[in-house]
Amino acid sequence: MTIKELALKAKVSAGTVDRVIHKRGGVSKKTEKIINDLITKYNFKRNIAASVLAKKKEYKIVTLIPDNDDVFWESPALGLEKASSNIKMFGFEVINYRFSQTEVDTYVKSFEKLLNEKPDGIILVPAFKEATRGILKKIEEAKIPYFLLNIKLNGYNNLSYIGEDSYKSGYLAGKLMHTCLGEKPNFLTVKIAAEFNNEAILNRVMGFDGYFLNEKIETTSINIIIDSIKSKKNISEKVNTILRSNPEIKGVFVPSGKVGLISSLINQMNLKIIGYDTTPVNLQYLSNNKITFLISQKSYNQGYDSIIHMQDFLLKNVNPKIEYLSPIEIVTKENVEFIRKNYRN
Amino acid sequence: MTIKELALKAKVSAGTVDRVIHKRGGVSKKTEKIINDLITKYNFKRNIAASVLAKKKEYKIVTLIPDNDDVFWESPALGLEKASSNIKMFGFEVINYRFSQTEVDTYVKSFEKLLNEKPDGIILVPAFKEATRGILKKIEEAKIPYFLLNIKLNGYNNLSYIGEDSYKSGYLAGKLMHTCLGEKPNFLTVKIAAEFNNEAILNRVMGFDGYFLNEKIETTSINIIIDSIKSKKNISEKVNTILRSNPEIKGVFVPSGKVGLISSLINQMNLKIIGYDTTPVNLQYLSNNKITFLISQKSYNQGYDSIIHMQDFLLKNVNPKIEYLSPIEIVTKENVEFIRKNYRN
DNA sequence: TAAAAAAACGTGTTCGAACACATATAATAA
DNA sequence: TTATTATATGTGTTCGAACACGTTTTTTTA
Repeated sequence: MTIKELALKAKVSAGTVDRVIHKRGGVSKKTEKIINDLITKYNFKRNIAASVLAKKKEYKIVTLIPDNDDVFWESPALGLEKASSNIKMFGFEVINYRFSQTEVDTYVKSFEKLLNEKPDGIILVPAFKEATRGILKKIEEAKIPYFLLNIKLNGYNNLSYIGEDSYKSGYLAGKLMHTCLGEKPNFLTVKIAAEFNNEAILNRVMGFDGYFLNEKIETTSINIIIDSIKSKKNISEKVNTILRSNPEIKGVFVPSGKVGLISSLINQMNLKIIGYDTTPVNLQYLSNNKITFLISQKSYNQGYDSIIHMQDFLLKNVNPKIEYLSPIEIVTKENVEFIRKNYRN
Repeated sequence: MTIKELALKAKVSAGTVDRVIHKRGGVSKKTEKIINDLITKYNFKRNIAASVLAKKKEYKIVTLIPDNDDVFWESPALGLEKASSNIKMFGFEVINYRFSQTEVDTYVKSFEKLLNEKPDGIILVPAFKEATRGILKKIEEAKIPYFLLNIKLNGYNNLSYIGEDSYKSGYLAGKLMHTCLGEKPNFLTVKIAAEFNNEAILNRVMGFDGYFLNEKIETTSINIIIDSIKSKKNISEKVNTILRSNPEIKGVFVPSGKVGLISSLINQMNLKIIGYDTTPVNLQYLSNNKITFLISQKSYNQGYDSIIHMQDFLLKNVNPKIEYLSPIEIVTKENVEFIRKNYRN
C-alpha cells in the first residue's frame, strides 16, 4: 500500500494524503477522517526508504559524555559509534563531544560548542549538577529534544532517561553475596569518598543493604571509606588491616567500578569480591579469580539505544519511554568473553 | 558522494559506475580500476534508502524452527518476528515455518513447502539428523544460502551457525554451583533420557563436569536419569528418595530447560538448583526462590540476529561469520525482569 | 577493407514519499 | 452579486540507485 494507492481509494490526490499523514493541516475534517480510516483499515505504513530519500533534511544528533579517563565510558562510546554508523543511511550525523569528569570547564565549554552545531537532538550525561542546570535551561529554551544518559535528574523536561536501576543492581549484588557466603554472611563494604556525590553508587549501596533487610538475612558487616584512591599504600593498609583482624569476613562489596583497583590491593585469597563494570582492569582481576562477580549495566547498549531512540523520535515521531533501565548482567570469568563480544558486533 | 558525482570524477556515466559496483561486467579493466580506486578514495557507500527503493526485488527469507510445544522456542520465534518487522521496509518478507520436535514428518513436509516459496535465504534448526541430510542436500543443490540455528552440524556448507557454546555454558553452570556450595561441593545431576540425542545438552554436562576437573575441585556427585517426563510421580519419587538418603547433597544441576518441572517436584528446601532457559515455568520457580540460577543463551537474540545477518548478506553482500555464539546470561530472581524486557523492546 | 559481432559505455524511466507551487472550491466582505 | 480571502485539493519535481534499453567504440571475421 502506497500513498498513491491510498489516495485513489480515498478519491483524493497524493498530496492530501500526505498532508494528513504529516498533520500539515489544510484538509477538511471529512476527508481527513476518510483518509485516517483507510490508514487504519489497511494498516498503512509509509515506505521509510522513500521517505528518507525524499526528505532532504539531514538530522544532527550530538552527544556529550565523559572522556575515556574513566574507562567505563569506552563502552557507551562504542555503542554510540555503532548506532551512529547504522543510522547514517537515514541522513543522520552524530557528533560526539567528551568532557573530563574532573574539570567542569571542559563540560561547559564542550556544551557551548555543541550548541553551535544547531543539533536536532542532544544526548548528554549530566555530570556536574550546578553546571547542568544552566545547560539544560539553554537546551530547553532552544527547544531541542534531549535525553539524559546514565545519571538521572528530576525536575527537567528531558524526553527520556537511559541508564541503570542502581537500587536493583545493588540488590542483585546482595543476592549474589548471600548466595556465595551462605547463611549469616560476613562481609566488608568498601566505599570511596570521592563517589559520595554519585547518586547511582549510593543507590547501589542502599539496594545491597536492602536485600538483606528485605529477605531478613542476618549479617555481620563492616563499612570502610577510602579517602583518596591516589594513595595505594593507604588503601592497602586500611583494607588489609581490617581483613586481618576480622578473619571471619568472607566477602567484599565494592559498589563502583573501582573494584579492580581495590581487589588488586587485597592480599587475602579466597574472598568473594563483588563489584561493578567490565573495565579492563576489572576484567583482569575477574580472570585472576580475584573478583568473583562483576555486575554490568550493559553500558554499550545504553549508548546504542539512546541513539536509536533519538532517531525513532526524530524520524518516525515515536515518543520514547520516560525511562529505559538497562539490563543488569552478571559477569563471571566463565561468561565474560560473551559479554565482551557485544562490544564489537 | 553519490554515484553521479563519482561518475563525474571518473569521467564516465552513472551506468558504468553502477556496473562496477554490482560487478555486472561489461566494463574495461582500465575504467574499472579508476572507479574502484575512487570508491576507495572517497569511501563511497551507496545510499541504502535509494537502493532499496530502486530495487524492486522482494527478498524472501524463510525460517524453519520447532513449534512452541517446547516453550523454549517462543523466544527465538519472537526474535525472528521482531527482526522481520524491522527489515520489512527493505523489501524483505520473512515466512515462518514450524515443526514438531517429535514428528519427523512435520519437519520434512514443512521443508518441502518452504522450498516451494523459492526463498532467497533459509534459516533452519536441523533437528533430525537423518532427515536433515536430505534437506540440506536439496538446499545446496538449489544454491540457496542458509544458516543453521541452535544446532551445530559439521560437514555442510551453511553460511553461518548461530547458537550457544554449550560446553561453555555448562562450564559456567559448574562455576556457579561451586560458588554456591563452597568447597567440596556435593550435588545431584538430573538428566532426561529423551534428551540424550541432544548434543547441546550433552555438551553442557561435559562442560559442567569439565569445570570441576579443570579447576581441580574435589566433588561428590550423583547422576540420575529420568526415563520419561510424563510420569511426575516417578520423577518425584526417584529424585526425592535420593535427596532424602543423601542429605549432604546441597545442589541440583539440570542441564536442560526442564529444570522448572524437576524443581517443582523436589520437596526439599534450601537446595541450590541450577538449570537452563527462561521459560515461563522456569521463571516461576526462579521467583519462588526454588531455582537459584538459570542460564540463558539469549535465544531471542539468536532469532533476531540470524535474520539481520541474512539481510546483510542478501542486501549488502556482507558475508557473515562462520559462527555466532550468543552470550551466556546468568539469570536470578533479582535481574530477571531486565532479561524479560528484552523480549519486547 | 567492409561487414558483423562483441565489448564498452550512455540514457531514461522507475521506485514512493516530501514538499513547493498551482489551482479549485467554499466562505466572507463589499 | 461580485470581489476578496480562506480553505481545500491537485500537480510536478526531487531525492539516489537500479536496470532495461539504446548508442558508440573496438575487435573479429569474411
